[in-house]
Amino acid sequence: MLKITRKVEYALIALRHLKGKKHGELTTAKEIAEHYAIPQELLAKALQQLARENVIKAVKGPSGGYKLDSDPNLINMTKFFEIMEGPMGIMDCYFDSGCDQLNACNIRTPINRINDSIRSMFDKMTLADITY
Amino acid sequence: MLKITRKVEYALIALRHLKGKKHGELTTAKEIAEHYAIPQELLAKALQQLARENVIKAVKGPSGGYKLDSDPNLINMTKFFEIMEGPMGIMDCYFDSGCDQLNACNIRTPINRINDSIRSMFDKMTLADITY
DNA sequence: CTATACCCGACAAAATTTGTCGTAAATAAT
DNA sequence: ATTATTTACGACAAATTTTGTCGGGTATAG
Repeated sequence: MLKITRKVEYALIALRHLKGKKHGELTTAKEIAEHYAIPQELLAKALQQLARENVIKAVKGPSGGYKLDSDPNLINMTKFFEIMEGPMGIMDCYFDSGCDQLNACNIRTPINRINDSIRSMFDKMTLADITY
Repeated sequence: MLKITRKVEYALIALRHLKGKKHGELTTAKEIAEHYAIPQELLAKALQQLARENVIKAVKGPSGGYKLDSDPNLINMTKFFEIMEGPMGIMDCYFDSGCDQLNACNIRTPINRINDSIRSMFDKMTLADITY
């Protein structure tokens, strides 16, 4: 219930770690995984997703690694969560239309209001706030 | 990710339904389940939890059923969610102490800030707002 | 060339959620 | 009293989602 997943958790840990490095310095997935004792492969996937969306920059080869690519002030949490996990809503009907409620659903409107509240809260919160 | 469960969904549907009834009128779990085409047994469990916590009142026997017991204005969403699912936090470490991060976790503080934001948002929102 | 590091899809294991079943207890009506 | 109806509740099974692993690939520094 209203939990974030490990992948998101690992992504946050990694971003926070990268933010502590000198500007431009590269850090490997291995280093982060070992430092925080988290599964390297799973962390790697989180990092790959972030790299695909240009939140971080990946450099291949020996002495390669990751570094921040975007200004964390410019990425809000809604965007971050959606990069990591796709559309964010407390119920799928916020996005899907495939709801087979024959009798009209009596909670769609209130559900949408909760969703909007959560989204607007995360819209105002940036990665910089979270990884200060 | 940040999803509510079916049980919570069913509870909301039921509460919204009960709110539409005349003051004191009883409604059976069966009636609600059939009306919205949801599994009766699962709905029943949600209703039982709400009854245990005196959000609704259960009356046994033929011509029994459920009715509202508390003023929905007095029950905020944090309480409601916690009745239905236990402690609410986007990560377990908000409550558990059993986190085996040897190296100090670098995101506990920001995670707690997100939690507090979500909680304070739900503290201000009542069941009445949701089932208007 | 080789070792290192990112990339990525497919799969397996584990955990959680969702749904079902059997049984019990209360009570209204006959 | 008996029966029918309704809530109460634990145990279990099925389905889904999350979490973790594996086996390959590509790029590149030395």
